[in-house]
Amino acid sequence: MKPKTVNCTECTNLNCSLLVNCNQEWLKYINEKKTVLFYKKRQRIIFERGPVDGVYFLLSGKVKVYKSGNDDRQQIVRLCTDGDILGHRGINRDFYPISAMTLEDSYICMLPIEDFKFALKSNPELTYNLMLFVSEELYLAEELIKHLVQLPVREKIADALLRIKNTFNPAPSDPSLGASLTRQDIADLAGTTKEQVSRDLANFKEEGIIELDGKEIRILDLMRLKRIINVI
Amino acid sequence: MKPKTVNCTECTNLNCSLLVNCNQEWLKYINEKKTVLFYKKRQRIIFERGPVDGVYFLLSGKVKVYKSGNDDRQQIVRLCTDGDILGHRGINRDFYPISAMTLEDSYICMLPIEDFKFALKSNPELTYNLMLFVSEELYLAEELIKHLVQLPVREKIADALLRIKNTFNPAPSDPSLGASLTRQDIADLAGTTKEQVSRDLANFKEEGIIELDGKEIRILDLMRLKRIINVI
DNA sequence: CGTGAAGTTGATGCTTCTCAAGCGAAGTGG
DNA sequence: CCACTTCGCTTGAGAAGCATCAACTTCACG
Repeated sequence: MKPKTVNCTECTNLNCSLLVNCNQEWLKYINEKKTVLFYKKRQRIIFERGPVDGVYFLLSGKVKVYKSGNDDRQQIVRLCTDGDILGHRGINRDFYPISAMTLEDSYICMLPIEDFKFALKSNPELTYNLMLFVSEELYLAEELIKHLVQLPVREKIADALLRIKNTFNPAPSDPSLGASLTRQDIADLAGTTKEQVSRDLANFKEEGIIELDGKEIRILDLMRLKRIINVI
Repeated sequence: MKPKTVNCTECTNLNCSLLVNCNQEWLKYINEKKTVLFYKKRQRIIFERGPVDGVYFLLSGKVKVYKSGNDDRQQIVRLCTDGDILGHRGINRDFYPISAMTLEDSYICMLPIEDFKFALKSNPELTYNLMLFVSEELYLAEELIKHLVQLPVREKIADALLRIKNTFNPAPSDPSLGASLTRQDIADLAGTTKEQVSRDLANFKEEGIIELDGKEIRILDLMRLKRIINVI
């Protein structure tokens, strides 16, 4: 809950999407314009159809980015962790096309959209890298489309687990997912229902692929999990 | 089948993604580097997992961009028409993540990837606009995700029809879709099977929403079609 | 310790896929 | 020019996968 101040020029977040492409002069500029905000667990950061105010950089924490559909179903389109950029989809839009919510207590740097645009205009290198980043996001989105449409539920849930693991705790040797999501969150990632998630997790456990320990899901056999979704 | 030469500086394709952002000097450069290619109907332009050779600009014609999944199912992620850019996803990749195929005879300008990268590096305005364009594609991809996961098949097919119409013949007063796709193509857009497409098109016809005339689908009641998918 | 949220499990039924058969149009070769 | 093949489309019947609903249990937290 404590407020925090961070100086961009000394920020330890080495994979911050902005820092990588900025020299000291630009970091100073960013530093003056940005604000560090605290969000507690499960707090909304970005509101779909809300006015675009800024671009957010995740200093520390975990965030889900999702779209709301009919009958309060949500589709999670991205998971974010330290250093990730959020809300850049709002550029050139009046309203955000997505929502974002923290999965745990997080510190987030907010840069007003106009300052971000100015930085892009004056810093071609930054623009180029943002373009590459968005291209990569597009690639991932299209992979997701393929999976969500073509895979059976069991495989989509396996895929969801792997995406969680990959984002929050990529180390293959550590069985922990790195974050605790609700069954509904996993369902919203996989495009199914919380009941199906419950059932298939029980199956995975039965097969010795995962371990269920209270809220914690641990991956015991990563290879087997990957083999389940063996897409082409 | 006849070869064609076009001078970029005199190209009439006003919505060409490149022309819009280039001055005469750059157009001359592009013109020297590009090649105009002819592709007949249903010919592959880009091969998924094939090496990235260039960026393509659709001079005239119609193209589907798709991903291949298991058991030869395809998911169409985009439809392209005159002036659209293709293969830009290959930037910074060794292999194309998607395939592209013409839906009818097409003339396509090909620019080697290195020349395109050079143009981007030297022309920040172009990069900025490409970034915006890819952002828009990302937005559409995420909308698609939501639709494909949450909508029933009938609505996904209605959505597919609207996307076809919107790309190839946006004029609301003209009932023609502007392109003739196979039932399988429509299924690959909607994320379902050709049999379901057949059934639901028959229903739409029954309800007086569309008209089936041989291979041609005509939209009689655009409003009603739109109301079917009334997503939030 | 009580209350509400999250998770589990079972029964049921619907949506949608799959398989199969029949049809018509279009293209091919004798 | 006509038989023949092929391909795309349609329609039906059957099966299966998955969502929904409901009841119950467990967990988290004040």
